[in-house]
Amino acid sequence: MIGKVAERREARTQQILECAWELARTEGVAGFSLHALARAVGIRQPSLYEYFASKDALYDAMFADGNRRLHDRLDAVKLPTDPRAALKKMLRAFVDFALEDPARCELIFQRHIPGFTPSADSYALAEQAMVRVRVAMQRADVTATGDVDCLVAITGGVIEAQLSNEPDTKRWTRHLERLIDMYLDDMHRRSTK
Amino acid sequence: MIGKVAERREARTQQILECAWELARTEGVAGFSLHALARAVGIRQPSLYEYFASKDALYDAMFADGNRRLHDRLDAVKLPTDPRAALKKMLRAFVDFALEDPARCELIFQRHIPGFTPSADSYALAEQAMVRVRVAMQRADVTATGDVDCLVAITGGVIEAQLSNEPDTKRWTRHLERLIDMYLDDMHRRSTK
DNA sequence: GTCTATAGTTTGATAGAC
DNA sequence: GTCTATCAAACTATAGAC
Repeated sequence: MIGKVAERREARTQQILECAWELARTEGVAGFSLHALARAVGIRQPSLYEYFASKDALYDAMFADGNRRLHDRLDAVKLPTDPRAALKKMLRAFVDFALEDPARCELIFQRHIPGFTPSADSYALAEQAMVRVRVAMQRADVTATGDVDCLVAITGGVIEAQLSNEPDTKRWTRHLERLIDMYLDDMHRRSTK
Repeated sequence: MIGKVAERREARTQQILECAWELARTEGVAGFSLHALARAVGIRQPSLYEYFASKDALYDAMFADGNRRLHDRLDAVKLPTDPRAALKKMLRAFVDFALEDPARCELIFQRHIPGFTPSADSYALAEQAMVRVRVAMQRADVTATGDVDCLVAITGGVIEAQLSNEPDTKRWTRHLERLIDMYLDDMHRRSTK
């Protein structure tokens, strides 16, 4: 029975995080206030400090939460044996995750919230999440920095264009697999020449 | 002599704009205050209201200023007669302009300042600036929406990756011309097949 | 056109009763 | 653990003297 208290505390913490994400979606990551957050949770603003020591601590928890979700998502991807197909599926999962929640994207990828810098622990989570992508690239013979960088740019470019123009369509994302194929083909063409 | 007053007023306005850009660079576009801006200009904060009716009006002036500069820059590009080379030069100019000032980039491209939306006039300037890019694409036979979109994504991806990782190197931008060539080659390969 | 003074909010954070 | 009450600071914007 000793876990009952900790359990409720954990539930409350999660509830606050969920409300924070929701507010971030509507008011912007840097735009929501702790007063509004407390109101959404159904408690008073000072009570938040029972769970988070500061607004930065809350941002850090959100950053960690987002990256944990990214990790879980990428981890759950069933990869085909063909390395190229596997890479495409991995990057597709990444794009889907990013487009799912622009606010989350802003916090964990673009990350230009006024004074916020993720803690070392949270940052480690972010790097851990990206390991899956790196491995998928390696298996598809994408090892040179320049090639990794280009695929990163292409994937990021598709996400950014989609997000900042027509978040609800597939106008840009539909090109993802073709662009990856195109790059990989070109890469091999160069290596065998 | 009737222009003397207006002249000084214009100079002051420009000075404020320049200081605003400088502050945006150091403190973030959404991060600087009108007090800090006034201090940088060498006047008191309420005096700013002689030149801009509100902070949003200031943002709008910055937005217009940035796009006017983009227009001038793209307009000044001496284009080679070869359409493909011309397109590459145009997109290179665009990337250079974007990387020159991340704060400007944030305001006029990414544009997620809390409550700011550019006025119709300023937005028209933004569209006008992009006409040069569109024309260069058309001349290089990039007319299909999907192809335009892909080049936009690639260019934007290069900029974004460079900006959010190593703003001072050429790690990503050095691939720009090759990526464009790769896409155009693939485009033609598809059309003749 | 610039100033002083200040209104009027909003914000993140703390003190202390219960 | 939640509350009321409040602080201290920052901000945008306005009023009115000069």
